Amino acid sequence: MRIATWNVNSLKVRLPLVLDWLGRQAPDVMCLQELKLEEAKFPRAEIEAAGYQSAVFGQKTYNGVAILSRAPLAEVQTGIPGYPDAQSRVLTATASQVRVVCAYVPNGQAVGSQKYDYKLQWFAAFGQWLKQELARHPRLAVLGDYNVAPEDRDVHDPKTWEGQVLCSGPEREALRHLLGLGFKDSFRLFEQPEKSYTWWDYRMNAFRRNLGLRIDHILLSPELAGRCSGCIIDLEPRRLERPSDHAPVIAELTG
DNA sequence: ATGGCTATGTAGCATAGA
Repeated sequence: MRIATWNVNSLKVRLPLVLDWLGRQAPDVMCLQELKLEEAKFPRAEIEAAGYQSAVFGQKTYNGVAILSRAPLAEVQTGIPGYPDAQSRVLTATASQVRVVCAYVPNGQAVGSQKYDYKLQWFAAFGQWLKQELARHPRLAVLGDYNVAPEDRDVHDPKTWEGQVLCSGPEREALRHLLGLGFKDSFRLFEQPEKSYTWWDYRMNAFRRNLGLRIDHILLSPELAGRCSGCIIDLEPRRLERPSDHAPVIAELTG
């Protein structure tokens, strides 16, 4: 079973790239973030023609997440239960006996800002809920844009980014808390190239110079981590015309 | 030198992303 995540930064603009990518990589489950469209404008017919069912939690202009799956999707749930949130950031569904969470963690804008406070509060609610989900679903995968670079090796220039949003201590602590619940960062289960990133600023030729951050992750419950045979970042779509600023991440599960 | 680029909403620029 191949599961993947990709922040597409507008599904309307990126649909051709997404369809092309689905055709070439053929994931069983694909989590998308930053759709930037309402459910009524979701391109369901095109996605279906590519062989995928979809669950959608949309929003006009900002946020919006979706789960695509070759197998039927069951028990679809939107948001974090018990945490009212006007922003569409979390979507959960079961596909082939695996509970899949698609998450778009708040960006946080700047350390100390209101949006940063929202990010940390959001993370706390997310962690509380995931602890319960983990108890209910031994086969649990949490994929998405976490907007946190876990360690300095996930940052092209740790000195410049030290203490900045996406790299600050409290954000890293919030992500580490999820790992403390038992989740594994699937990417780090394997030997990886140095300077592996999933996001590069559109400006300053950042991608060509590989000035990036690794902020998109696939976290796996202990049982799924034991079944994980590989995890890679696919740089190819970032090289294309009109790319998303994020690259997709893919994990392979056996059994 | 605090910009740079992209997308959205909306008709000029403002907001947001990371």
